[in-house]
Amino acid sequence: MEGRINRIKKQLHAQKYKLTPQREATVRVLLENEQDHLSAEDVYLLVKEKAPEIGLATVYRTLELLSELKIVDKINFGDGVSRYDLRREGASHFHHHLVCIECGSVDEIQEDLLGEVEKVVERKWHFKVKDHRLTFHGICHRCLEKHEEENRLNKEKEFEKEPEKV
Amino acid sequence: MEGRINRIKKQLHAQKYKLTPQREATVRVLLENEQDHLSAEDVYLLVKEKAPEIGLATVYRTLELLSELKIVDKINFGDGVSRYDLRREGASHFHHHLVCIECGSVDEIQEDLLGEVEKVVERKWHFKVKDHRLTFHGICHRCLEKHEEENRLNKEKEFEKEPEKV
DNA sequence: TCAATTAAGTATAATCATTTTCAAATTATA
DNA sequence: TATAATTTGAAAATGATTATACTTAATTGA
Repeated sequence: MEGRINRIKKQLHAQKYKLTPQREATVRVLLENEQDHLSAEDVYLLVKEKAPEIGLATVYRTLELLSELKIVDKINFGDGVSRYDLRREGASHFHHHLVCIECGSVDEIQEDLLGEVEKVVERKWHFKVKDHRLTFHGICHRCLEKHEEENRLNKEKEFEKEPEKV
Repeated sequence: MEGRINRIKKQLHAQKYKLTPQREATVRVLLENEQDHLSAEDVYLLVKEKAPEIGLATVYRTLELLSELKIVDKINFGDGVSRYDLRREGASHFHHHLVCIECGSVDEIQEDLLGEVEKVVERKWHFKVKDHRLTFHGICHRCLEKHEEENRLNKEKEFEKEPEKV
C-alpha cells in the first residue's frame, strides 16, 4: 500500500503536481476499495470519514487529475454517473467489465481478451489503438445459479403434486 | 425507409405502444442520420425542423422507449451526453466504435469481432452475455494519414536545409 | 528569514443534461 | 358519445459536474 502511494507520488511529481493530504486521502480510498467502482460522490463520502474538511470539488478535481495521468480510468455504465477505477500496476491494457442486468453487480476481467481483435482493427481499419472499453451486459454467475436453484425447486414441487392428480 | 418505419410501427404495437406523429418524426430523423451518433439535443433540433411543436421531453421519452425496445442503443463516449444509435436491422449484436482522440470522429465497425471472446467469457466466467459495448480509443486513419503527410514534408524541409549545414 | 508568487483548497453558485410533474390534448374503448 | 387510458408540451425540479471568488498553504528568490 505505502509503496503504491509512493509510486503514485512520483508519477504526480513527474508532472509537477504535488501529493497533498487531500489527494493522498483520495488515493487511499481508491486503493482500499479497489474492487469497487465508486462514483465521485461515493469517493467523497468515504474520504470525508478520514478527512472531514475536504470539499466535493476537490474530490472531482483529484479524480480528474488522476484520470489524466492514467492512474485511474473513468468509466460509465449508463446510469447517470461516472465511476473511477484504479488501473492495475503494470497492466498494459484497461480491464473489462461484466455488468449484471438482474442484480446490477459489476465484476472485472483482468485477462487480455482483445489482443487479436486489436490487431485486426489496426490492420483492417488502419486505426492506431491506444485504449479500449469493453463491457458485457448479461446475467452473472450468482444470478444464474439462483435460477438453477429455483428451477430445481419448482421441479420438485411438481413432482410432489403428481399423486394428487390421480 | 417506409418499410423500415412500418416494421418499427409493428414493434411498437406488439408492446401496446403507438407510433404517434412525434414518435414517427423522431424515428425518421434517426433513419436519416444513421451514420451519426446524435445526442438527444441533436435529435430534438433536427426533429424541430419538421415538427416545430415537439417538446424536448417528448424526444427524451421517445428515445428512452426506443432504447427499451432495442430499436436504438444508448451509448456514452465519456463526454457528458448520451448518444443514440439505430440498431441495424437483423444485426444480432451491437456494433463497435472507433473514437479518435485527436479529431473526435466516431466510426463504426459492423463486423462481429467478439464471437470467440463471448464464448470464452460464458465458459470461463459463467456469465450469460446478452449485449456488449466495445469502443476503441486511438488515432483514426484520417489523422494517421495527416501525420504521415506531415512527416514527409518535414523530411523534405530537412533535406532542403542540408546544404546550409555545411 | 521574509515578502512575493504560485498552487491548491473550500464553499457556494452556476451550468447542463435529464427527469418529473401536471394540465391539456389525443386516442382507444365501452 | 362518454369514459378511461395514453401521450404530449411547458415548466419546474433534480442531480451530477464545473466554474467562481476567496482563502490557505507551499515554494521561491532576495
